[in-house]
This record gives sequence, C-alpha cells and structure tokens, in this order.
Amino acid sequence: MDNKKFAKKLITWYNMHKRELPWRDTTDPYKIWLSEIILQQTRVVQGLPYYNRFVEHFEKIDELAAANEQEILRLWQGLGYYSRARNLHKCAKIVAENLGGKFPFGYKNLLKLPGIGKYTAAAIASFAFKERVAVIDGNVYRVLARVYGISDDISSGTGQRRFEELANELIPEDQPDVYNQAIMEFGATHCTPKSPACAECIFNIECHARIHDLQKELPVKLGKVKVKNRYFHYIVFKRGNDMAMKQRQDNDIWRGLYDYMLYEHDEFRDFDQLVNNDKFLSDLAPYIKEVEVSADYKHVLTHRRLHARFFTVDLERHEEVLSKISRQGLQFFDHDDIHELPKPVLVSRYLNDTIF
DNA sequence: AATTCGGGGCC
DNA sequence: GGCCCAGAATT
Repeated sequence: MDNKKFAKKLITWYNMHKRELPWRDTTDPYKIWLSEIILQQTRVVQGLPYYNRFVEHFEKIDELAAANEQEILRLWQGLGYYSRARNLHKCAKIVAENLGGKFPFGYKNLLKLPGIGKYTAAAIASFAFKERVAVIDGNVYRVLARVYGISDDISSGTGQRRFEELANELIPEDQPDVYNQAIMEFGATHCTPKSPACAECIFNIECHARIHDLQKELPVKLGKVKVKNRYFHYIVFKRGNDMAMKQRQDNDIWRGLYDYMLYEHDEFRDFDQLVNNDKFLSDLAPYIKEVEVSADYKHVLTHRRLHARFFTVDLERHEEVLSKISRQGLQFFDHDDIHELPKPVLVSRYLNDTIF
C-alpha cells in the first residue's frame, strides 16, 4: 500500500464515520487550541463538557486572558493535570497581550508557547492553518504500529522518532488537516486498544497486526510508571460553619487548588501522634474542644495511591488561636465561598460526605 | 532519559 | 487491579 492510498482510505473512512464535535465546526485557532489543551491525555467524552463551559465563559481569547487564574482553575476542576489550566492562562495572556490576540502562524512558533508541545502545535498548525505537519498522539502510535508492524517502544526516544518520521511521510499535501483528524478518529473509535474492529476494517488486507494476529502486542509500550503510596492527614479547622482552607503552592500535585492543613507521613497516624509531632498543633491543643475523625479515603492517580484521613477540629474562639491559624496560610471560608474555590476531587468527595 | 502531573472509564 | 486517554514540562 503506498502512502497516498493509506491517506485516501483514512479520509474516506473519516468522512463516513466521524463524530460531530464542536471544535470541528471551526477554523478559529482559539477554539482549536482550547479543545486541544483540554483533550491532552483526556478522552473526548470527558473533555467535551469542559470545552463547552470554557467557550461559554470565554468567547474570545482576550476574555480568557483577562480572567483570574482561580476562576480558570475552578472551571477546570475535576479534569486533572492542572498545569494545563495554568499554562492555558499563561498562553492566553501572551497571545492577547503580546501577539495582538492572534495565534502565531507555523508549527515552530506555536511550539514556543506555554502548554503547547509537539502534538498540540501540529494540531493547531494543521487544523487552523492547513500546514502539512503530522499529529502524533496515542491513537496515531497505535494505528501506525499495527498497520505497519512497528514494534519500537513508543515510550523511548528512538521509537518516537521512528513514528514521527513515518507519520510525516504519510500525511498528504492535500487536506493534511482532514488526514490528521481522520487518523486520530480511526484510532479512537475503530482501531481501539482492546477490541479493534478488524473484521470490518479498511486495512483488512494490508494490516500487519491483523495478518500476524498481533493486535494485542502492538503498539509496544514499556516503562510502566510505578505507583507510590502517600498518606495525607488533613486538619479541618472549623469556626462555626466556616472552614479553614489553604491554597496549594508547593511543587507538588494540585498546585493552585485549595485543601486543608496537611500533614504527610509514610503511614497513617492518629490525631495524638500528629499533635505530639508538631509544634503548631501542640500549641493549639489547649483550645481544642472536639476532634472528629473521618473514614479513610483512598484516591487513585496514575502514579500515586493517596490515602487520606480528615480530622475535623472545633476550636475555642480566641484571638491568639485565629492568628496562629492565619500565619499558616489558612483562611476561613463559608459554605458558598468553598463551593466557588477550585478543589481537588478528593476534597470535593470529602465535602460531599460531610454535613457543614 | 526519566519523572511528574489527574481523573475517569473500560475490562 | 491494570490499562489508556487528541501530552507537556521539569529534572
């Protein structure tokens, strides 16, 4: 099968089987960029409602640039990989304030913007500007590995270069944008990871994986991430119906989101152990009226297993107590304020289980 | 080159 | 429980 035939088959298939998705109705680089950032490492069905919400809130890029980061994080809440949201904002500011509100033309210039890597630069360049540059995502790896029988490890640098080279040979001069959409759509809905529809496939005759029954083996992906356990102990200070929360700022998960006073240890501890181990808590001990311990929560991320326990602490109303708490970067919020704050899903789960 | 960063859905 | 998803940035 020559390269032109491969592209032609995919485009023909795409025109018959494509899903109607809002970012396919437009050539507006802003909306294409927005959809691509949202869809990084995220399934279309999961990203779709977020895309609609963002378009509704920020019709143009200057509106997004002018928003505050907290509002953006709140809209992003639950989607994960929050650096995408922070980079979205950074990029919007650069485009709106330095580039006259217009995305730069060309793959290489797009690549310089925050949050835009190889995949996203290729996507914007081809979808918005019809540039002939191949997108390479998980779908493309899978389709090429199977059809062409490429067994290089897709998590290795040499493997990635191999796929990149092939992909850029295969992309046609004519309709590079439609071709890029087509190969991804084909991977997403037809040549799926677990159960590809080989019996009714346009590459039934040519596909190396189908001929040699290698669908399960391709693509090859080594380098599995090892999962580590982390044990979170949250102290939820209450003042009447208000709760003391703080914004996460360290170089760690959930940067920019709000949670509570956090103590982390390499295993679960009870409240007395936390107090005995920490000056801030032991200073507060005389003013503690009541402590309530939650059930243990388990929260699974790709590379972490989080174990969390929430200690609700009722304190006597004391000036000294309040100032000690605010010196920790904690701030009291009422029920409605907390609803508006961006929070990790783990904290939202806890709040949903809690009457306050 | 290896590690970090989320959450959800499917098997 | 493991796997994967329209990856990018940092170390």
